[in-house]
Amino acid sequence: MQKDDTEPSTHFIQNLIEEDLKTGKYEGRVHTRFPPEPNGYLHIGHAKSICLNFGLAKQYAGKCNLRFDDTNPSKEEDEYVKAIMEDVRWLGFDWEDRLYFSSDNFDQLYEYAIQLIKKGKAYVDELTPEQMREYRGTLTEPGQNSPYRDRAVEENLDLFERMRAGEFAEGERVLRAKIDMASANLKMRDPVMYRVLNAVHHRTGDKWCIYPMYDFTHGQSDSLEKITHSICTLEFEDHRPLYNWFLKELDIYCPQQIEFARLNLNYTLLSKRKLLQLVQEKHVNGWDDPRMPTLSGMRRRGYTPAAIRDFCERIGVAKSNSTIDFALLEHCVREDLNRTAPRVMAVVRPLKVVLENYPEGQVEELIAENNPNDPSAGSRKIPFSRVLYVEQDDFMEDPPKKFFRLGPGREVRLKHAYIIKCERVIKDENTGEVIELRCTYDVETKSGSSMETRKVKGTLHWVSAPHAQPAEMRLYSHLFLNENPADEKECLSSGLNSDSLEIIEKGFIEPFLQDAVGGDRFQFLRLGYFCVDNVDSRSGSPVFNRTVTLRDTWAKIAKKSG
RNA sequence: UCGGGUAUCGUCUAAUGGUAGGACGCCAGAUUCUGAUUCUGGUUGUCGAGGUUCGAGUCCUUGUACCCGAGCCA
Repeated sequence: MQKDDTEPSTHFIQNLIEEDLKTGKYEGRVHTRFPPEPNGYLHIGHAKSICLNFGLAKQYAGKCNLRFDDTNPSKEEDEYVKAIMEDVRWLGFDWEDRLYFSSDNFDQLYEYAIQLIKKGKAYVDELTPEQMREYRGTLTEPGQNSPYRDRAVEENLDLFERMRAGEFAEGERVLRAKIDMASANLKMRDPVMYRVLNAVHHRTGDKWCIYPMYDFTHGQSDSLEKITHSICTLEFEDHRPLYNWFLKELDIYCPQQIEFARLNLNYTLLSKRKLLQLVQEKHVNGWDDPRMPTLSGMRRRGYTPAAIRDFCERIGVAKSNSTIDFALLEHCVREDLNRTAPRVMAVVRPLKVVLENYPEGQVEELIAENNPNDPSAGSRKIPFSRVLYVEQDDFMEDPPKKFFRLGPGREVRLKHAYIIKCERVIKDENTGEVIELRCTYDVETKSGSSMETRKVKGTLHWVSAPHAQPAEMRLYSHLFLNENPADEKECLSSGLNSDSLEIIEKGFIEPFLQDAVGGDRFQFLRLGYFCVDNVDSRSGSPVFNRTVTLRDTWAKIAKKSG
């Protein structure tokens, strides 16, 4: 149905919130939270959740907390906490003074557990993990009660206190909720609330040797923070009745949980576990490898926060599982970078060109606009001389008709400079490889001059050989060959694209670029968008990461005609 | 097989009983000193079968497919 106005449509969570606002369900409050576990780096899938939670808060004049769900000391590290905070900020969001840790609630959670024991709603079990699995039943068969299920309250209290005191080894005792071993929802079959873990916690140190389970923590943490809309992914749908059970038995504030489908992206792995594996097995160079879908990797690759936010906006929010086309992400960066990135010239695979009729030793300074779509971006000077480099791909010895570039006897314009004509081709005597083009230039065709009369079909980028600076360039493409790498039965590495990183050790850049610093973004004319690497660049010798290529119609044509 | 979810262009996503719309992709054309950008136009869809209704993507019945769930992970 087309609306008369161009009012953007709302997704189901916005609809729910607006309904709540209308009925005054939470006194008009909207309070969300982004609750990562600090056991890995944030990726583009988390960006969806961050944009959703912080975005909703902003849209409805509410608040959004950052909370670390750190209930498993054996997997969590401070390094991740720092990285996550940096990534959320980089994405453009601010939790102000609302930084929380579930571990800050450990004392309160312990009290909650005691309350449930006293109500006869929790008990200490001593079934082994294997036994517990057997007692749990299956998807189609009910479970059986543990023989320890009906201990007296006093005994449970005593045992739980002794768990806390460190009297039991890991696995010997757990605290379980007493709910219903026959429930069709397995999450309700007396779930574990506390387990013994002799691990040092990144925040509480060795204060505890028992730790609450996520399921006994998350809902209460939301409750304590007075979250109104607790947004999470689909797989937690089955947990909702359990959270509500805890909250009800504890008689505390109850937020509303809403589940949405997590992001899937083709050619991309979005599982922290598998990303960790890529890092550990050294298939990539760390969490911030520019091929990684992590926010730190994408940042290093040259993606902008605005592009990622725009992407998250465009993919929508729904409950059906779906896979977004990577092309949409690329569209979003290109759109942002097209607006903002200065145009410069660089050659990736140099082919020497000598202009035979250009005076030896002469150098001209040409004026080049920095962004044709944005006059306010200004212009710069680029040197032009008798010897140049152009792109190897821009020459063909026996070109098809539609090839608008250089070939024997053909003419092209050099961007911001002159029209040149290819007169002779020089080849390596042994290999037959084309190593140099001898050309002539037409002095009357200088860009911007009034003499400019002729037009040619093709325009090439170039650099002046004596002025060019060598620079390392890294050309990235998909890490995986398979559209859905998660399907890969074999180990991760079997689906890896061996060409996902091509290192150009010696490309050439125009002089202007040698002072570029880490994080600077440019459009290399006709090649793509590049970002100066933050890690490996040194003063005066920047390393360039290719963020994304330009759309390439010629590549399509060339591919089609074989 | 039990419980919980989900099905709309190639891919996402709108339409809350009243003309199935948008975005990306793709195709064609215009402009272009980037085969970029920009601009025009085009392409294609309601999971199946019944039913209710003047009218169904939407309601009812029924079937099918897919996802999640048996960690002392989150």
